[in-house]
Amino acid sequence: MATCSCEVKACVLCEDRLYAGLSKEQICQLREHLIRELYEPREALFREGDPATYLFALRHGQLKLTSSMPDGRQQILRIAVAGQLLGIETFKGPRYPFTAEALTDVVACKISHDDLRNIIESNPAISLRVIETLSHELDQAESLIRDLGLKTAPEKVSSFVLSLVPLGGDPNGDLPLRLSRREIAEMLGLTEETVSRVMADFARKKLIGSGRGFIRILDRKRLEEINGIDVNTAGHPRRAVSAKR
Amino acid sequence: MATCSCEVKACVLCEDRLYAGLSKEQICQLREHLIRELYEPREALFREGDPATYLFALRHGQLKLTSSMPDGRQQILRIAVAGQLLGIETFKGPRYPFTAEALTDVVACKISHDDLRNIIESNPAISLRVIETLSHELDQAESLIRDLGLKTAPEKVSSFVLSLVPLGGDPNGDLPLRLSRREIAEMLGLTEETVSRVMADFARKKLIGSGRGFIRILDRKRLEEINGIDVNTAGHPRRAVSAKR
DNA sequence: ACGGATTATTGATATAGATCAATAATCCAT
DNA sequence: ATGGATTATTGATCTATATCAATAATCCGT
Repeated sequence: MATCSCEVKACVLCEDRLYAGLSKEQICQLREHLIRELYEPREALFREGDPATYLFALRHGQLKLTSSMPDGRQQILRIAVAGQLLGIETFKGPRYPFTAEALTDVVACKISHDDLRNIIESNPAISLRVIETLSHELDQAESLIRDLGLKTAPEKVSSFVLSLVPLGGDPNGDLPLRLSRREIAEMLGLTEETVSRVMADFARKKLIGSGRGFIRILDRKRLEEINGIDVNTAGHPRRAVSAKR
Repeated sequence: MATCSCEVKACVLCEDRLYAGLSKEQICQLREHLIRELYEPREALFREGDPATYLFALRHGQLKLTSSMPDGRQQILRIAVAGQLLGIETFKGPRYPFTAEALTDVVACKISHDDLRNIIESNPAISLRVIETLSHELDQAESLIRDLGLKTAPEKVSSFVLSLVPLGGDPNGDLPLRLSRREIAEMLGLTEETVSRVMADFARKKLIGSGRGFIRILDRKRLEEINGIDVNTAGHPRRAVSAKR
């Protein structure tokens, strides 16, 4: 991990357009509170239970946020992508409630709670962006709750695959997320064997193409039918589905 | 449901202390955007898929937020209590992603997105409160993800019971939440029969006292052991637990 | 207080997905 | 390229929890 000077650009707290209404002094004040850091794949920004001294704004790359049971069972709570905030759950709490681990090369800005508080109080445009980011993260979390609480294994997997599309990349090309079978399982509350079986079945039926490291959607319509709820209208009921749970 | 004039008090957007730094004009401006409404138990504030015109700040009472599959399977995403915001997930989206239904008599203030945006931009104290509320809701959502994704039925039930304590009321008295067995099941991704069996078992072992409509914690320490993760240190690993998933 | 309706309990059985196990594919360092 | 390590696939079996079913308890309106 290397610390470097902050080229203010493209993160929630430091996007160019936010500077429009600010004086030079304000911009400098903002910058000096941001510490830009680089992480390699598999490196942790922080671990579950660590004292929560900073929070992070993710500028480049992808992270997985995980929580573990003492016996080793692990749950991925969320995949974080550029633009999102990390650890704001600790705005009042003293410890990080999850581990944040880089999936790719990552650039993140870190900032203390007090500094963020000051920035928010002095910059309404930033606080609005923080609120938008947080509400999107809440929406993401609630989608995962739906998947975990009431879906079968095939429904979970199709929901997962469809949820990758908004992460960017050509919708008909390979999806831009490299998770192992084990990690997909840890996200969906399944085992890696079950994920493997379901994906093999989907591949046999030509719904997806998949190999280690890539997934491609071949038949989005049928995946949406299996999923039962349209991923993007998040919960807006559309059609009947045969499933018993 | 009855609409009435807004006696500004005790909700996220209108708590007294927020007025400290505001002029008379600002207070009036804030008030005129808030529409205070009353709801009875079982009444819906809005339904999944409805156009999201307003968001809500809950002043009194409890709500359940639910999402359904077309075949009727239902998931409780979150129990909302006084002070929380509802529907801010739709800050950008056009439709409510869940149904909000009163569990008790409820008082809520509703406000349009645009009005909220204006209030946030003109009042940093309020935006800070909104951010704190949202980050707490995100924390709640992530706890439920943990419960759903990696816990067994007894672990889920003990986590649920322990999570009721912060909702207030005497910790050694009856817990202040009346959910049916079916609703507890819809929250934990179980069936009502399984919830009933687990709770009967806990009662036999003197861990809880329960009947229709009330739950009382009798042996918090053992419940925490079964739960595996301390509810309040949310994920801070503490002791080994025997569980296979 | 009564009776129908709702909700909870308890028991018997079925099953989706976990676990255990072996093999196959792919990665990566030398 | 080669070989050991990691990750994915596939098969056989097991089990936690769902499903099906029958009471039992409690609620609520008259």
